[in-house]
Amino acid sequence: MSAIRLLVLGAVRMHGRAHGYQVRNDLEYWGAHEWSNAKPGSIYHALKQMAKQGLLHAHEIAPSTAGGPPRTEYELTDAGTEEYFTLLRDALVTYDQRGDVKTAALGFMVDLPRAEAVTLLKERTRRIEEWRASVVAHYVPEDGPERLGHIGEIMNMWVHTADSERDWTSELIERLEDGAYTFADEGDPFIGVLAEDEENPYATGQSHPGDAL
Amino acid sequence: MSAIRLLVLGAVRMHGRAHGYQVRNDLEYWGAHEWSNAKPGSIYHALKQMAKQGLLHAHEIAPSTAGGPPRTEYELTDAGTEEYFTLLRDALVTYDQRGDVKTAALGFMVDLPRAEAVTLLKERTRRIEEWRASVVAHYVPEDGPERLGHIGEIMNMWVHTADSERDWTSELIERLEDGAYTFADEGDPFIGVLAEDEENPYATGQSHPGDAL
DNA sequence: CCCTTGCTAGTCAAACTTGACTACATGCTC
DNA sequence: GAGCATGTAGTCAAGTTTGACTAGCAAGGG
Repeated sequence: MSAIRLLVLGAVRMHGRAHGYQVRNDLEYWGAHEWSNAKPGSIYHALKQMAKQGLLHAHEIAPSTAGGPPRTEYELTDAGTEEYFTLLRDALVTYDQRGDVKTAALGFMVDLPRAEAVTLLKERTRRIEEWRASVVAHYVPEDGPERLGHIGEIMNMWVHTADSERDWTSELIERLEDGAYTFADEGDPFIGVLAEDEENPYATGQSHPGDAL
Repeated sequence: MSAIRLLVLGAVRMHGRAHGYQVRNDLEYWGAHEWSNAKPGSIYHALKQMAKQGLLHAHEIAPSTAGGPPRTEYELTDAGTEEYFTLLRDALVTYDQRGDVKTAALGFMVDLPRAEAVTLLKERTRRIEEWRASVVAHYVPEDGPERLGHIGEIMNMWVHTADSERDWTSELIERLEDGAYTFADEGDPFIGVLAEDEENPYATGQSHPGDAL
């Protein structure tokens, strides 16, 4: 699964109530069109689909205040909130070597209580190690790794990647245990969306980090 | 883009001529259904699509020799061979943080002359560094990184990932420069497909590395 | 006053992906 | 020798993703 549902739910949730263009703008502000599949079509599709599935409630709204076609505003239902946290927990715990889900999850992790975030990240490191062990166990033939030829480089790369990510995750856990950042159970959250009238400093047309991801 | 076209072209090319089920079996042998989107539907779709686009030539063939419906055999056209090498070179050079394309490219890199593979990988490290620099430049605001709150962890992770991958790529380049493996210009290639009557040691039903990727 | 540019908000067709399903043949068991 | 699992080869509908496109309105220039 891609990160699109998590991103869209997270963006709508930050606003309380948001229309598609607002979500699209937030995701652009986050650079998400660069490091995930957050293109307009995917965003609007996800909104409609999740509305159909009862995760979002759609309010039909009069013509926009600023030109363009009429717009629909969305709001998370209870089921939507539940789905959001399910996706978020899952994204924090799962090792899947695809950057988008993990990146989105980092952006939203402060929606959880600090202790839970730490627990999930520890589980993540455990799973990375488990995965690493299974690569080593399965893909090294009995008669020695030479038998694999250059294919052995693939396992080599996987192991290297897994180790790097485990190390980084461990360091993050340490920072969190030392009290870094403000979590859901600790007061004023960090604001990561654009206000209704705020200009987007990363408006389309320039290149950002994440380019060529 | 996903790795499916590269994988399918590479598999057909190794056989010279292959039908869909054979390709599907090879990809399973490589574990590709675990670390990429190489599911039956995608494979057959890619074959048909690339045949329509003139990258593959489709031979209509009589009923199979071993039960099941009649099958179609495919062969790379000149355009298909060109496309294969374009995709391969591109995959070796591009830093995109998605494991599947890179993994496929490693598996096929020996189809190039050694010197070219090394050159492409060096370009890869250059691009990784370039990307890293752009992340640092764009996402650290003037008034210090603290302003980013926990969002700064995302840049932190990207930089960490990029560094890890650059290091690994450099080590690979060294191994290749020391003469590791056998490349296209150096005689007998490593055989990575199943022969017509060979059994698949990784037949479906067991778990392999790449599980839960 | 007209015309281009740009922003707002979204739609659409085409391509791709997923997972379940079909149909035929062989071998094995009871 | 009837049924049943297994292997062969592939299809299909539903869902997702992509990139290009539409259409309304406002601001500004000449």
